[in-house]
Amino acid sequence: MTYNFKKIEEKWADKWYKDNIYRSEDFSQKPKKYILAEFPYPSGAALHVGHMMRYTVPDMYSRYLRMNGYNVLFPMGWDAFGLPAENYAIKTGIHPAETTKTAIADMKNSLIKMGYSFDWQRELSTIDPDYYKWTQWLFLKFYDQGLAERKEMPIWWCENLKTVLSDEEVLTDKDGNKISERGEHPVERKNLEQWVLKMPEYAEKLLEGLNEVDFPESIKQAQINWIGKSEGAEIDFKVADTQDKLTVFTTRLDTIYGATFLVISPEHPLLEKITTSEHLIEVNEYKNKAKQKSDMERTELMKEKTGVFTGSFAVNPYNGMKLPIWTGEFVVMSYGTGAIMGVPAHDARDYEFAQKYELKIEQAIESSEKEAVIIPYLEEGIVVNSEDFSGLRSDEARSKMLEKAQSEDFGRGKVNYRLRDWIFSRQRYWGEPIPLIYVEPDGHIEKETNLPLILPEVPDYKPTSDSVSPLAKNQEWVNTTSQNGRPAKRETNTMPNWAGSCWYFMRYVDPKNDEEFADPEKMRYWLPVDKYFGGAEHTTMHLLYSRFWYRFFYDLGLVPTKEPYSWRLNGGLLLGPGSKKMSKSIGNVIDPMLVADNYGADALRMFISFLGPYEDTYPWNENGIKSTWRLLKTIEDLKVRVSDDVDDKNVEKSYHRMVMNIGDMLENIKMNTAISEIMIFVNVLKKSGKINTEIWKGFIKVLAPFAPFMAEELWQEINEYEKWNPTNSVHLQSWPYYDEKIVIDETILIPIQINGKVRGEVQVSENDTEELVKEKVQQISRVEELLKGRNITKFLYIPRKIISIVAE
RNA sequence: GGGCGAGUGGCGGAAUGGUAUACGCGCGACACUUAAAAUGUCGUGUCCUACGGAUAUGAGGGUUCGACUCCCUCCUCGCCCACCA
Repeated sequence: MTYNFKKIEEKWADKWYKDNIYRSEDFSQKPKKYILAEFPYPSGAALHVGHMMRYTVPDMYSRYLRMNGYNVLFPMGWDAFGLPAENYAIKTGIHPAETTKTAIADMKNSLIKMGYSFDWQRELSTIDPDYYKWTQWLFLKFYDQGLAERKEMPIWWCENLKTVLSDEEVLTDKDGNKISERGEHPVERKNLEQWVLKMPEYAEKLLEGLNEVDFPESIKQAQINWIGKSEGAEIDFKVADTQDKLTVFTTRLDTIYGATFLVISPEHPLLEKITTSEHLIEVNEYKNKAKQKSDMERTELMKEKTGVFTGSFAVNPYNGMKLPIWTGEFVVMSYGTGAIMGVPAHDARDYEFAQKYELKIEQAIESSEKEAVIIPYLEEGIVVNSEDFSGLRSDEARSKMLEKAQSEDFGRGKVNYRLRDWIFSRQRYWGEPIPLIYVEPDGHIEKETNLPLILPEVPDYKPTSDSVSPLAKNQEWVNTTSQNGRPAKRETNTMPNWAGSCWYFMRYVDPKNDEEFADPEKMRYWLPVDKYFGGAEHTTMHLLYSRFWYRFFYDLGLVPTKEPYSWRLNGGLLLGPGSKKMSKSIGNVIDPMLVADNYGADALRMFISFLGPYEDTYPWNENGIKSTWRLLKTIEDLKVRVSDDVDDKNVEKSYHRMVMNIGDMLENIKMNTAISEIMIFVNVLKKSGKINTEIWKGFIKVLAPFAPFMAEELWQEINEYEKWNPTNSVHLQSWPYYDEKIVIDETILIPIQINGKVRGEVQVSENDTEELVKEKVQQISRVEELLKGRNITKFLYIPRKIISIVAE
């Protein structure tokens, strides 16, 4: 018999879609579960087989929950603004509105073909004006609260993409080069005025929020590191013989008596002022050289530290010591105050610098163990050579020293974050227009009140080199009037491609609402997201950005909870043949639709989830899919053996065990072992004769989340339904029961260990006493033989597990 | 340099204190076939004197009747961050 998956898969995909059998119901009496998988961005590239793994596992889980009586929200949509789509449009010369439309239709088709149980009534697209109306509206909330601002600052510019990028969108490649996350193009620093969202103001709340969510430790740590909280103090050093002061940030205030020099960044605003005339040439030369170097060169690993003396001195406010002020490019303006105190005795980098330029090294900390220390000594310990502070532990010294700084007004406690303002404007066409206008003549900013502010259809949407948005060319659109009828110009930058995805999970709750971004009651019912599946690459981007938005909305009373996602799992990658990342240039991209054509969507679904845990990375292997294809064919062949009057205790027991185990594994998102349980049960069926109808029906229901098409076909057949009726779909049936009593044997074979080695087995019953078991064990001839002439010092019987004998 | 994670057959992996290697791939033998494919059956960590035994989860040590699992030291790999003061 051949397994004609094509016919059945097309038939059922069509029927399920038309009747939208997976719809979720607002305010249902059933308990809710919100299962979310990151939505794709429809550019020119079709979904590849890696996407399918990321959707298949959540789909199986959603199906399982639905069969267990939950009201499941499992939605899908399109993250359609942004660079990939726009670049594809530029490449093909077709307008992005057109290319995304085609791509969406294409992707949707693929997802339906794969049998994913999305509630398509809630489909949304970030480029739909009814959607981005609210993206703009929510942005204006940030503006109202002073969290969206125009700022001039050094930021990342990508010449290839012709736009600025946020810190999160810039990655470091293997050679230490800074590259764009999209397209991996080189990026450079530029001083530009841009819209930013002041995310650092939420640093503390974003950290706290991690305590109440169930994320893997690796994700929490990655976000914690990215936020980069560091507690310390800012100390003002007077520049000797002037009114100027230099402020340094330090986390080791306890070492300040060991400071022997100061280093400021070459970009420091005071550098020019404090440089003395005899050092001016040297400093300027150094400064210019630093300027020309790319960021990569400046931050190259293990690079030797360089610097030049400015000729000025700073006064240590604690002991009045005069410290030479240097400038050095290893001090960056973008962190702390752009100035550091050099404590060579207790900092490895300062030590290296002091060695090189023969600066003084003075010890201020000694080991609390009273042992000799090797300089540089980086640990905390006991403060020495520090006047009144000597003898204190490092932590005590820090608080006492800080008290002094505060009371004498030369310093203050300070918490620094690595997290930067989120650069929120892009010089690109394909994004949400920022709904703000500059009113003439003074250019003051007003909000656009008439939302959505539609992205105009322009013929020339190509990016320009002069860091101006292509929208600026469209004078008709740019020129507008203020609320008072005064002439005004629109902001022409657009939002970054992350904007739409910051709140899409809120919109799924109420996707058609045109009064509000979502009904608060519906949000209270559905939110937070119970399980969020996505990609590791979004840990410090989308996942952090959307937590930030949501937390801000919580503070405004717009959303019901502090955190948007209660649980998160990052999916791994599916590598192409040859264990390389699938890419068009290598030519190892596996097209899932082609695979589905050859083996069926069911076989593909089962294979990619059988590979191993969701979060791991695997190479594609063509032979693997043949195995799940074979499995499905075997299952289909078994149906002729189904009969009403069969009673096979062995099969029954395997069946109950399978139902129990698979339920357990699905709850723990372990699809790979769940599928192996199916294989084990099918192997049992293969070896037995006729199959009891009720067991067969139960098995089909268990199969349903994994191979939804075949399960539906078999279900309709065994129940002899002549006409399709959605309520009869196997996917709307309830998960089968299992009887634990049948699973657990009354008598079981348990191993016997002698001195830690397994030497035999014994049949014991549930109610056997330890005495009886001991007797039984000693009657086994092999055991008897091994124990002959030896003294049993210990006899251990762990019911259901093992017997352990220790003999001398 | 810091953080997180991982190291188990030829390969993907299973087992979170109780018979290590489930399940699958691959490989081998046999059956069916003119033959091949497909399918089926059996076998498949390594070593040995082989119906038995020894040995094995990156290396070494510890805790335990018993350790892939817990603890300590080290090695290797992956991911994230990084002249961050």
